[in-house]
Amino acid sequence: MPYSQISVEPPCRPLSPVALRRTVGAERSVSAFPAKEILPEAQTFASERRTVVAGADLVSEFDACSSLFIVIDGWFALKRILEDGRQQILDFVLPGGVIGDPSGRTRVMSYSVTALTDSAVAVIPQSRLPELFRKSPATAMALMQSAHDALSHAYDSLTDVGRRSAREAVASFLLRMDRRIRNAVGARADGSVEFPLTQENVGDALGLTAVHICRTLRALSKEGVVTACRKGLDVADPERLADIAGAEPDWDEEDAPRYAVA
Amino acid sequence: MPYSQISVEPPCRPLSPVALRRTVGAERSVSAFPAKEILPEAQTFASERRTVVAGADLVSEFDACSSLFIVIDGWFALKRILEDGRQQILDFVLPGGVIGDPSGRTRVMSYSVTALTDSAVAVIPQSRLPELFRKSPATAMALMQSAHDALSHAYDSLTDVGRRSAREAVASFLLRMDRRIRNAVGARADGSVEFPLTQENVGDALGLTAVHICRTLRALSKEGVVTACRKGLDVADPERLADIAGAEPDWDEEDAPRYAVA
DNA sequence: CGACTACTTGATGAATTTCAAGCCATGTGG
DNA sequence: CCACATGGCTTGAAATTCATCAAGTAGTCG
Repeated sequence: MPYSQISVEPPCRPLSPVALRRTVGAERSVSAFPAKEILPEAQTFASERRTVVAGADLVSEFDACSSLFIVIDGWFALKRILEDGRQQILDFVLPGGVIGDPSGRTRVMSYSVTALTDSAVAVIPQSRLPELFRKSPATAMALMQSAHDALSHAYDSLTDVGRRSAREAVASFLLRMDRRIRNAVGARADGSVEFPLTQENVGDALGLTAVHICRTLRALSKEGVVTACRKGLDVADPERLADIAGAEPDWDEEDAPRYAVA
Repeated sequence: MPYSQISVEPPCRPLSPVALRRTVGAERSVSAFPAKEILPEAQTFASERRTVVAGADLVSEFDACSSLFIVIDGWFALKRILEDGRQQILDFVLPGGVIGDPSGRTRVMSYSVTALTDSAVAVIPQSRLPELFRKSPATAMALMQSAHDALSHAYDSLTDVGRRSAREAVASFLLRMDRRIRNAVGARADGSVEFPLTQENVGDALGLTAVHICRTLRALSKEGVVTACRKGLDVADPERLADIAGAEPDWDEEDAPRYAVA
């Protein structure tokens, strides 16, 4: 049963039929064509391989950039920084992911690309894109799909940030990341996945403060739903996490919904 | 001087050099290749023309969709609806814009596409995409650029929703929309542009309530910066609007920063 | 004229930020 | 091997932004 019927009351607006179906936890946003499969093909067109140490920028906002990058190893964050220091992470890029504009326009970057871990990328000059499109339509198609996946991630984030509470947003975010990480690099022996993000990173992705991420994460882990720190991400109760992400008004645990003192 | 140096104090985190430059009001996100130019070319591959009345869905979330649409006339909103009725508008599509997945995967839609005005679209079956790509590389390129523009819009919105206050977000949003509308359909005789969005639409795009949009809009119009209602959008003071969007700590008007009584 | 939709305004309260402090692990140089 | 710095995490209390609830106005359309 892909989308079970759930009936809830509409506190804000009348519900359209579609609103009654599940919006979180479904497999809609998963790439049917894992980005990592384009690696071997596309690397044929790479001009060089570049390594980036954790914390360094591969490209900075306002730089002109005439390359496309394919992540071989490591994690990146695309982020925008406001004048007063606030920052918004637009997306994370995992191994196999693509960075840059595959439509081939050399343009000023509207975000910086920061390595979260020591990383390596293949560099494809945009000048070789026409050739790539001619010689390997499959790769071209993969690039377009990867661009469309990026759009899906952005829409997912926008929904989390705009219309979900902190608790819901964190749950939804961890669920999405868990899926993406499994797709990109697979799970570890104990079932958990690598997760090199700090609480500040998560906050910057969700438009929340690191302090509030901490409290929310603490609550979720105390309920035995999920644990997430730089050691790794471990979704103990996927069903319940999806429930929370969807919007879960009532509780079957003993804890109160507020952040109780230990 | 494309990006003037501005010095402000860092209330949250130390500033990187890039953070000192302007992030709002720059022309970065404007398509160098206005989407409306792809219309004549692409329509050659259309199988039909479809009209949609205001309020109706062109496609609904969870529908399978095997077409690409090019908007001939009218406005659309891409939106996601949560189980309890909350909704998030992901993007608006103006005349000349493209709706659907140009990578050609027939997939379940992850959002609905609602007409905000009486509208008309050209329908291109995804089955004809391979042919289109072969016969008209220019159109294919335009489709990809339009996809990339959509990503830019999503990233802009994400930054507004995640890291800007309501006041800043509304200012930034109106600035962006003004640019997009001028590009897509041009300005009216008096310098204003058409703007068929309700305050609820704006709220759903920015993750705020219609009530709060009302107050914010009211404040901005009382300051003589901008007026926006369904009659039209009129940016009276673009510079100041950009300042507000960027983050503007102090005031040169007599009004207090709170919503003063009339 | 009544119904409807979009907009307006005020009062109250809740979710989240901000400020402040402290903890724990890890690394590093004397 | 200790002293000390650093980065990431944790917790509390106060302040603020924004949502919610409630009511009312103006314009439009039948």
